[in-house]
Amino acid sequence: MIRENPALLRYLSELHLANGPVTASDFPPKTEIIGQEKNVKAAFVITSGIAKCYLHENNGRIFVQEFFGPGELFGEVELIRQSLSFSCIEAITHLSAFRIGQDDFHALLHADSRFNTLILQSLANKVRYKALRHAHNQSHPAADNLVRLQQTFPDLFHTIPKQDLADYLGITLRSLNRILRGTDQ
Amino acid sequence: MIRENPALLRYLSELHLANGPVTASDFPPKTEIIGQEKNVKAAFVITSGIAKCYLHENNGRIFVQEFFGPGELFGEVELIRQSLSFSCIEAITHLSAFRIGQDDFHALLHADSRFNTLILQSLANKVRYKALRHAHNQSHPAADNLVRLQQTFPDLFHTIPKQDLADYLGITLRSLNRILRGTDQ
DNA sequence: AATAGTAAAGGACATTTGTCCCATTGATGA
DNA sequence: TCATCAATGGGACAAATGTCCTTTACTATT
Repeated sequence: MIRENPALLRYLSELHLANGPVTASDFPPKTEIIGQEKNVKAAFVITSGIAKCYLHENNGRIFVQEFFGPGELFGEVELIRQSLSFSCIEAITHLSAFRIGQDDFHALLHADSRFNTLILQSLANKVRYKALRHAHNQSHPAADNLVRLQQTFPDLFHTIPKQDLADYLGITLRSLNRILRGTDQ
Repeated sequence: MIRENPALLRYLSELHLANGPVTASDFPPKTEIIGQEKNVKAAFVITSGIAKCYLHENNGRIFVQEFFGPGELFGEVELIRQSLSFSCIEAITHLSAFRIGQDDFHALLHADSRFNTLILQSLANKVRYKALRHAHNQSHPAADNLVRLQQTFPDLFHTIPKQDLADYLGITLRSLNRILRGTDQ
């Protein structure tokens, strides 16, 4: 599913208009915005476009955690943990995002209680959603998972490459094609 | 892996000793401490014992998210989201835990900046760990996942029932037995 | 036009995992 | 002691998925 967070996007827009510590940035398709095992210097909130969040596994496989849409936040986990990134973020379409530098992010967390609450809620939502998605993915055949994904995003096949979809479902491209052939999409 | 959080456990112990809004509670094995789709009235931090956190899927399957050990926090996602529980928590061994009521939890979040930081870190850790685990689980054969689990908890088979291990790995009990037979454990 | 690169589709076969069943063991209560 | 139930172990076959390889189509570049 494309993850979104309208409440956070609204608040960041307010901060930006009020000359808060928020800058607008742009990325062309396929830009790697955060690389795996790298230092993270800022958090981002998407204003438009779609990105993928994925992990390289040690056996060469790639697993897509989520597709991120407007309002989705990334980089915050690394800033809070003060650790290297554990995943890659890459633009799929053209991407616009608000950027909050490391120090500003921590300052907001401590000084701005509304921001603090929005981040807590964003993290809690991520924990919950990851739990539901992992459980569903492991407990159902890939065909069911694909149907579920497509219900939340009908325009799937025109926006997201097949290889990315397969990596999201945790199957090979060959298996994805087999499923699509069976259900004749 | 058994999830733990020593820093949080330490701080909760301090709060408890200082007569903070923290009470000690005990549960015998197999107690369902939080049920799926129920109201959650408090958060808990385990002081001793092991619990499982799992989800019922609509097709009857069960998926174990994690095994929780000392210091691990649960119930906080529901309190922050102000929503019904999405998972079950059940004691495997005898379990002792600190309990923080809903109102006290929110009061601490706002008034106690150290508590706030510990919760942020706990959530960030959960997001990260779920990402790594999901990616590993989907990208490797079940046998590898089992080996990995056993490395972090050698006493696995004497503490956790096989059915729970299978539900954690996302495979059937039959498949787990097949793997164990192959590697002759 | 020729070439290279990338996404996509699918055949053939191997491997992994699930399903259905039944047997064994150990604990517990009648 | 006997009956019962839960946990465990595994045979036989079906279904799902991976691996390897080939083909086609489209795009971009020279």
